[in-house]
Amino acid sequence: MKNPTRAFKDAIYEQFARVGKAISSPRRLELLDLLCQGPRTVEALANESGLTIANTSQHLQVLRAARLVAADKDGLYVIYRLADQQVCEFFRSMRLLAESRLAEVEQIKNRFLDGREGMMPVDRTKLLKLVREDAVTVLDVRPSVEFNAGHIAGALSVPLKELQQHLSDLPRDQEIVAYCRGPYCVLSVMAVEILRARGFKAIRLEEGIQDFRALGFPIIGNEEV
Amino acid sequence: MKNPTRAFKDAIYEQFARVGKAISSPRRLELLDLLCQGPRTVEALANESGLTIANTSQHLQVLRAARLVAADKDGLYVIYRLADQQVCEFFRSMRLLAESRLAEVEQIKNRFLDGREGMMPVDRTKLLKLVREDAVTVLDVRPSVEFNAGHIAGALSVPLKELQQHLSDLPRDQEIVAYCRGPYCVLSVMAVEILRARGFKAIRLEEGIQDFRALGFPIIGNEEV
DNA sequence: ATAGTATTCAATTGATTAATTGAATACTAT
DNA sequence: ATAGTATTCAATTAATCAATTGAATACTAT
Repeated sequence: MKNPTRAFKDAIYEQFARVGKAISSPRRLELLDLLCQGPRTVEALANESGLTIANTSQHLQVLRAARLVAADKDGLYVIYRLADQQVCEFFRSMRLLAESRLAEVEQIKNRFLDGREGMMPVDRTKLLKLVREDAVTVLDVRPSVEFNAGHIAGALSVPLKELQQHLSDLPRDQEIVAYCRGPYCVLSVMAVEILRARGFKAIRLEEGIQDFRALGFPIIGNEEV
Repeated sequence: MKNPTRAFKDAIYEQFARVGKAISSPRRLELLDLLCQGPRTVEALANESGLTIANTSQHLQVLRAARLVAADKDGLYVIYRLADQQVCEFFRSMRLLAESRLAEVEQIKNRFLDGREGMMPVDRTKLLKLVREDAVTVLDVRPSVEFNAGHIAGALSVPLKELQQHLSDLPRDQEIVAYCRGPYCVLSVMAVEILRARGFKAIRLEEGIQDFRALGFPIIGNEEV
């Protein structure tokens, strides 16, 4: 017969484990990461993550059961969003912990990205300072739906897919800093490669919108998750 | 044939999921919570958590594989500790998220603790101020090994098991504030009940040592996890 | 060398989880 | 009312996970 204190603790940790179980799947982590950039339909999430629509829906049900995401109906479409900004912050703290504790993270990054011109070393502190001071042109190369959800104040939206068409809009006499979803998104790597090939002075910042938010940058957008 | 970007993302989220899998078990969460209070042997962890020694060891192997805990040999004994202070912070952010997102947490707390005299409502902000100003007697009622690992500067160590023997040491003219491992530990609930039954002016603070650390209280001890 | 103690390992069993597939449901346009 | 589209549900299968049990390993005291 379990004593009441033991029963209490078992019940409490069972609840905490609901959060752990929700993020124990790489698939659900990717869905959360995408939702950190802004709300999305099931179909859009399936496309971005490479999952089937049914599988995506099932993982979203798990995240919803753990109360990490919420859903709204918009006609035929269901729009999923993070339940709270705190979920983004938690995701970010999990990522930072994984980065600092698991050497494999850096190894994988190096294996897939090392040597790419968009990845050359930058003076991150100086670059962040230049961004804060509006001393550079800041490009957000994510899809515009993510830009609209939230972006650095002053950033221009030039989704990677539209970059070729917008080259003439960009300054050649000022440094261009491109960002996307975060350190493990290659949109800005590719953008910088394209820009540099065309003679622009372009550099990548690996921070994503949630990192900028945590660093105190003013974020503008229609989604206060 | 998976494209390289897809393979990269799959590999990265697989790494992140290692953290999620590690904390998907209520048993491992309790072990982490205990280790947040200070290093412990397998046997001590098994005793506190109600698990068998073999089961405890297996869960510790999982946590070690995720690089969240580290082990040192001390003769016959293996001492487990958290691998980094950041693991504590992550654990705490998971707990705060669960508290804010899962109504069941509050419900369980109420079901097991509601009505107990050690749980009466307190003006938490005022109490924290009084603690900070040394205007109250602060009791740490955890086992002394946990007190030694880290405690609020100025706190007295009176483990619950030894409280009866130390009553004569305690002031009757000053308010006594007792704390233990955190909101889901009942050591301080019981301590306050005993103290009040003996005429002391005692109140419980539900914060644990990691909450105090996050709130900026000076922490003294021999364990800088 | 041996007995005792602490811890880990390995195999087994039962439970849980993830992906797939096809059906069901909900909504819209006609 | 019907067809099309988006999403969810349910059943199935395979993989993973958790607890148990007994054996193995590591260390200490004698």
